Amino acid sequence: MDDELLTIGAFAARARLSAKALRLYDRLGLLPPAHVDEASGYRYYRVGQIERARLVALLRQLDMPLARVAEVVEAPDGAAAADRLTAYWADVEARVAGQRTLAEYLRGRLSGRSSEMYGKFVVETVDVPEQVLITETRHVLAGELPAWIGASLGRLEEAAKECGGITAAPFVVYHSDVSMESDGPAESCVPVADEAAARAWVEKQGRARETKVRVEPAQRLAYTRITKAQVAHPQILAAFEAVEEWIPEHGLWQAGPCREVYFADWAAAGAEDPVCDVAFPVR
Amino acid sequence: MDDELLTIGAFAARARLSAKALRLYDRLGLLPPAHVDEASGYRYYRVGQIERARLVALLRQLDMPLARVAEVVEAPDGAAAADRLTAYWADVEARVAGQRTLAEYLRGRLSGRSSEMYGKFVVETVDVPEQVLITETRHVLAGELPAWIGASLGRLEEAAKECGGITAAPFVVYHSDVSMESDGPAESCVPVADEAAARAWVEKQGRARETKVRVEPAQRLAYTRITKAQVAHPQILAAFEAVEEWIPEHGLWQAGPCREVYFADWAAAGAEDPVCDVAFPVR
DNA sequence: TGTTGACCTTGCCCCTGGGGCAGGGCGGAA
DNA sequence: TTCCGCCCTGCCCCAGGGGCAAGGTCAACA
Repeated sequence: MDDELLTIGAFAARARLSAKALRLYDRLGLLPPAHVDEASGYRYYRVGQIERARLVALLRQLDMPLARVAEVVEAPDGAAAADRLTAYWADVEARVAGQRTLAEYLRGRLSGRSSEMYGKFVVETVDVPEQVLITETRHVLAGELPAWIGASLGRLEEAAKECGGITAAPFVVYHSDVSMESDGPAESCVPVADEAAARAWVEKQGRARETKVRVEPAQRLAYTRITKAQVAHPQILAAFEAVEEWIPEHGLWQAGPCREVYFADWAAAGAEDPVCDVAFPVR
Repeated sequence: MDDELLTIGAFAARARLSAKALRLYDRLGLLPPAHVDEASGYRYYRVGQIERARLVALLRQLDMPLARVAEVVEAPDGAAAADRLTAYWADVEARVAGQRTLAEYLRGRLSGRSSEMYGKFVVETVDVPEQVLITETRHVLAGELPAWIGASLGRLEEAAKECGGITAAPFVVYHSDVSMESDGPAESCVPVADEAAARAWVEKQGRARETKVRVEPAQRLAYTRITKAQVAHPQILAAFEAVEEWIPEHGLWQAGPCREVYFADWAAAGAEDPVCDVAFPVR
């Protein structure tokens, strides 16, 4: 029964796929026909292959890329397949959750609340002296940012104890000139007192974590102070934009990539407590 | 200040877009440069264009197609733009909601609950005599199906009063050989007593709703009975699959497109009451 | 006044997941 | 046998760019 052979058209109808798609899946090794006639090139599928084909079709309905579909259908057992599906779907939900908050933010902005929102940000400047920094740099997606910032600053603050102690507020620099989008490299920085000790510490670490010592020259920052509740995608975009608009209006221009300065104890702060300055170097 | 011109690279950095993307948007008329040097072809953008460019970048972060991005940024005012964004995002949420339930269903199936689930369906056959049907056909997306079925069967049942009355349970036929995916045409059918009256009624309707009269020949159906709770994407897929598997195991083959027969009063039924037969014509 | 290096231009091929069509080969039924 | 319906491969197309090559521009520095 199961070795009854179907032509590609019959199989496509049974599997709810197009013949074109089946040829593609054959070429990719995802769903090879049970038999291919050498003379005519005709593909013949076994009835028993329908189940796998339907699974592929359903996974494609989730917009799962064929490479990940292959991972699912090639899984050694159902549990592993379910795990891979779960992992994929978690990725999707994470992406959509970020997009959802962005969409809500944009909807509010487009509806005309923009001027109102910008009015809420008070921008000031501050002169920052030269600093010795220990830093970690990584490409990190928007969704992983909060977790990475916490972990990375935690590591660096721990290390700072061996480098003469922390001399100013830790901060994170976004080098790709973006606040949240893309995975443009982010650099977490902790100012320390002892440059020589810092270099020794970094040497000891090796290059496993893209750890570096860097001397940031003295500079002026334009910044606005935000609360813990505002330190999140996408509300924080409004803060970045407020500062970026403020800069040219006051005869200055951006002299470097934007940063978030965490001057407060994150764990101890309430949602409405100021914890962070959104800042741009200016001249 | 606002008529300061930026080269494409400077503008790209300020707008958080790639130069390549900016050239594409220029070609599409979505974001034309303020000035193009005729001799060199160099694009120059005004500082004031940054805002629009950033909006485009943020909308693209939502995976909004450029055509819809254009609709948003070309909107006559912020409210209209917000409406279009809201409409787009509602589309996304609807699609994701469907995919989410499908993913949950698949996860359960892959985890090994499949045999358990199939075991729950009792498949039987029934011989159905020739029927005169009044029908409506439409391409309808999975998400709109429940609403359309309700509305369409309601209209047809009303019309059936003028056609000699309803002679058997109304049903919906899925012609594209799918249960839920794609928008393959669905046909809602109500069996009526009086063919001549039915034809007269259809004639009166015109062709506004793809309304037809059709005579379904006598046939045998293989079906399984499901509860109101099971009549939903994607649980119902399991029922379809159970019947499809049963058919060849009993020496039969599918002789037509699948259908859902609604034999109970939908409004009066509880979640665990049987309301629907999932059926395939067989021979 | 060069020269250099950074930046810009167009054009082409690449990706995914197919759709659609052309031109030609097969297969089963009348 | 002939016809019609499948089937084959191969090519071009879509979005939304990335990446690279070959060559033109621009500004600063010697």
